[in-house]
Amino acid sequence: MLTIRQITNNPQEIIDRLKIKNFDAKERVTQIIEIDKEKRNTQKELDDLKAEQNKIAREIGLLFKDKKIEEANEAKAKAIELKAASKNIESNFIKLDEAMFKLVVELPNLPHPTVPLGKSDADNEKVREGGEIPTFDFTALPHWELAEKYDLIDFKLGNKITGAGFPVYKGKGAKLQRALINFFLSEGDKAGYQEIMPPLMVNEASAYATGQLPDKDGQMYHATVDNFYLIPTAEVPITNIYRDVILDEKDFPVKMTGYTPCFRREAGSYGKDVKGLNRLHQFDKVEIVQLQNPAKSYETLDQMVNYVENIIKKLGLPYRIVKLCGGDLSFTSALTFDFEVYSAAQEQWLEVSSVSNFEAFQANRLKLRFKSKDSKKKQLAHTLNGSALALPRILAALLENYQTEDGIKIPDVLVPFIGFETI
RNA sequence: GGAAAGAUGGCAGAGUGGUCGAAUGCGGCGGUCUUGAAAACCGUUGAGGAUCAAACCUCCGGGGGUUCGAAUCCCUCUCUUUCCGCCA
Repeated sequence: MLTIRQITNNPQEIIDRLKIKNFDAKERVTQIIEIDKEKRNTQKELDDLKAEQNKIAREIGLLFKDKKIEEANEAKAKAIELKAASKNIESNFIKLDEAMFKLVVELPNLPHPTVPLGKSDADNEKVREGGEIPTFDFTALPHWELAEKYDLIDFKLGNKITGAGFPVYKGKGAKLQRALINFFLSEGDKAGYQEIMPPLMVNEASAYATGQLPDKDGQMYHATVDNFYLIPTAEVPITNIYRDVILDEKDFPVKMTGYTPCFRREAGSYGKDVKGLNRLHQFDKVEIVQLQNPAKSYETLDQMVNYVENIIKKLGLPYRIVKLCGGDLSFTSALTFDFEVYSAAQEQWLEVSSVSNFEAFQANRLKLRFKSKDSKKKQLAHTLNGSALALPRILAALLENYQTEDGIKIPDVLVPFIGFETI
């Protein structure tokens, strides 16, 4: 959520920058400025009235002590009058406040100045690529056929137990999942990220604080009896550790990582994108999260991009990194780098990681602040996160790229975690 | 699931209707003393809003109510602890 001050201080800049996200903010910003003015006036009026009431209440106390009952009763009458007046103003104030929140909460984050113009993923800017796309002298199979051939993943069984998008990993398939999780977590550990094992369900306040609500309502599984949401990413519970927290400047950077299953309803998805492991309702992911001083957050974003790149390199997968254009950038993000790996039998690039700087957008809702020695005022921190990495598409690419006619080779770096060399 | 007790500032812990935004202790910060440190002593130390600044307003788990006035009384929700029941 943008701060009101951000908007009122520089309305034209907000409008211009949101255009890059293909968001027309003009009307909304104008309304916000108007309501803000009205709200301030109302608040002043209300505060003054309350001050008077407080004063009278104090006087009444003293009058009673002095046994001046008559005078006290007169004052009481006046206080009742004032109270009625302030009730009206207060209800008006609440209305304004609610209207304001509604307007502000639906404004996306401002894109970073370096975000390229564009409407869709076709306009994303390639940053760099690496690895080599394998060639086969036999007919390469897509991962869903490999999964069946070697009995690694049973999609049909998942359909039976739960429904589409809930695959069952079996035998070496399950072991491969476990090895990948361990590998990712141990990389995080080496890079100084504290490992977190968070709850897989969150309450409404948490879902709001990281911006899933109200924007992505309907995309999360909702346990209505207790009003809990199944997490769509570990970002939600891990970032919420720092909801309503005031850090000290010297605590930065806070680095956390965590493995969790992720649950997404993916309402509206269809077609070839959902084939096999490409899009699931439940999948595993290791997430990295950092909280940083605003002055250093873009430096940190670069570090996180390098970190993810390094993991993909270790797995020997062909990859490319793209900087998302304005139109492809998420609601909450200021700057995002996506990682895609090439899945050699599908002949398709698959998105496996998204590394973003949210600047103060999440922190504002989280009320995550820090105090610094140069300023008395508490400032909002910056939050960043990235997948490092999401498993299913990595698994798809590994199976497809490492296949031979006799089996599937395990990448060297995973062998210590899995205990065998081929499938 | 049933019963009881409780939720107060970074922590501990007073406060049961009237200068209480809140005693006290610990911790933090600044200072005196010291070569330095410790101890001792002095001062300072919650968050948000409004303002050039102040006066001022809001916040004692969340929400609602009673009252001229609520941390204090009532209702409700959430959470914690203990006991019982159930159970990996």
